[in-house]
Amino acid sequence: MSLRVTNSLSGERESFEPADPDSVLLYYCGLTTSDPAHLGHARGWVHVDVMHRWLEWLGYDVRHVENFTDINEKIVARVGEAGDSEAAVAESYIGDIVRDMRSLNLRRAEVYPRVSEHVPEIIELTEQLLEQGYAYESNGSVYFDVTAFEGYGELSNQDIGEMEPQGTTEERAEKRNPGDFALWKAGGVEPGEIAEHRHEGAAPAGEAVETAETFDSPWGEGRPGWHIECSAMSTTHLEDTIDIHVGGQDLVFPHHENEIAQSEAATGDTFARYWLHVSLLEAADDEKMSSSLGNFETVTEAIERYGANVVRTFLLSTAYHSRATYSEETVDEAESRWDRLERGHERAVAAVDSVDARTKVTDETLRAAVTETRESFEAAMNDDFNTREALAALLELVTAVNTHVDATGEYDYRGLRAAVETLEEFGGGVLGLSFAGSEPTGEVGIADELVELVLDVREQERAAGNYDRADTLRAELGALGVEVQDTGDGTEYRFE
RNA sequence: GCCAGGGUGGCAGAGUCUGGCCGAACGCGUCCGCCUGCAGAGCGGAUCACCGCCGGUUCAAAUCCGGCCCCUGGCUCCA
Repeated sequence: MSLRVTNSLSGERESFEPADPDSVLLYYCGLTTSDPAHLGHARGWVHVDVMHRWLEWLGYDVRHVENFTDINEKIVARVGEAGDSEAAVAESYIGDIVRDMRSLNLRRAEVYPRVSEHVPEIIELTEQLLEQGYAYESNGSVYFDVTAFEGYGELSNQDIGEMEPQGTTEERAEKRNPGDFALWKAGGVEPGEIAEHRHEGAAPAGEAVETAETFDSPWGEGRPGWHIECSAMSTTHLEDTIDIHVGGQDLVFPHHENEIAQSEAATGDTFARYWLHVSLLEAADDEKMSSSLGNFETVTEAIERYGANVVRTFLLSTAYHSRATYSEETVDEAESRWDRLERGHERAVAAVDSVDARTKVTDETLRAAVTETRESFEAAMNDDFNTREALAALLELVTAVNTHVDATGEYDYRGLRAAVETLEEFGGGVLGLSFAGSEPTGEVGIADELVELVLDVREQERAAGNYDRADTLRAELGALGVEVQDTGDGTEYRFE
């Protein structure tokens, strides 16, 4: 079975075949480093991460590049908050963002290029477009002429004729067509350009814009346009033609449309063979979460509240191309799903490593469930990275494990081992969830010994019929994060 | 207005491309049973969907076709 993906270019699910059968060139439009990352960003990240992991599982060598936009008016607007210059603000947020990425257990990209490091490549590409007649200079700025590129609007189905003129009066005067966009902007940043992005308490706009970076160019001092950076950086670090370009749904127009125009005009080749768009996360009140609305929960806060596994489970509980709703309820549900998965894994590990795991015990139902799970997981992932279905497959295996462990006093060693490996390979390796104990520390904690000591005392109280005291001990352990359960085989506990 | 994506149980959300295994997955919720001193976890069962509306094609439609209604997002800050 092979991978199929929904390609925004055609709007259809197509079978995926990279240009080079052994490797996949993947580019993801990363963040503008002007705010902390929020859950919406995490949604994109986690799905791209799982795509990356699944492509590797399929045997491809994945070359994943993801940029940081560190030259942008919105960053200038934050001067005085997170740093005292555009560069300092960007660096401060890059630091936070990378920390969030690690917390989310994201696999590292091959490289995280920054715009500020790629101005020479941007200028080179702009010059090339000028020479080829796709761009024109106007008062020290350079614009892309959308009428010169035949395929303009194909990704988003926009009609050039329908576009309303945008931008400042000055900018409009400089453009030949309303849809033309800047490749290079003359000068620095004007106070008026950052006005709408400023927070209370930021540095005065006049001072902030003084710190904005400007660069020499053949057209004078200026700053790169937003769209050109991704074209320049993906070509620099990957190839003229890449296999998969992923980005948020909100970037389809104009950003991705413009990337295609710039890159394809310059190289004459297809820019990206498959465009995958991650749908936006919406808050329960039906508003999408975004930096501009300020109604986000940051990644840092979410991880603090729920933990990375719950956040990942939540984000993966909806396929990347479907809308997702963020609310207390949907996160709670994710928490239950993860809990069930984790407990299932724990039980399977405990059973397979127990003295009751036997060579000659065979539970056909369990073994069939493993096979079935492996098949459905693979089918789900190959079906346009359907992570929700993939998760469902793992949860079905958990039921089989629980049934097996509940039903028999002697365990099917081989069956349980296959179950554990499947959970770790798919849930851990592919979905990026971290099962406790899957990485042994080699330490027997004193915590275990203390808990067992308390449980011994509690057992004596129970035997004596002092249930109030026993329950108090259980409650107090619970408050410390130790969950106590009495089962038919005695008392068990786990750290939450 | 133009473009894109949706409308499936109490919630959330797969399935629609490739019509039949959908008597609609997984999970949450509610109820009952087993287990249990109690609780929890687990297991089993039940509850809960005429799949937005109307019409058509077909032996067969959530799935294909036509029309309509409604929702969300994008239309140059956005993942």
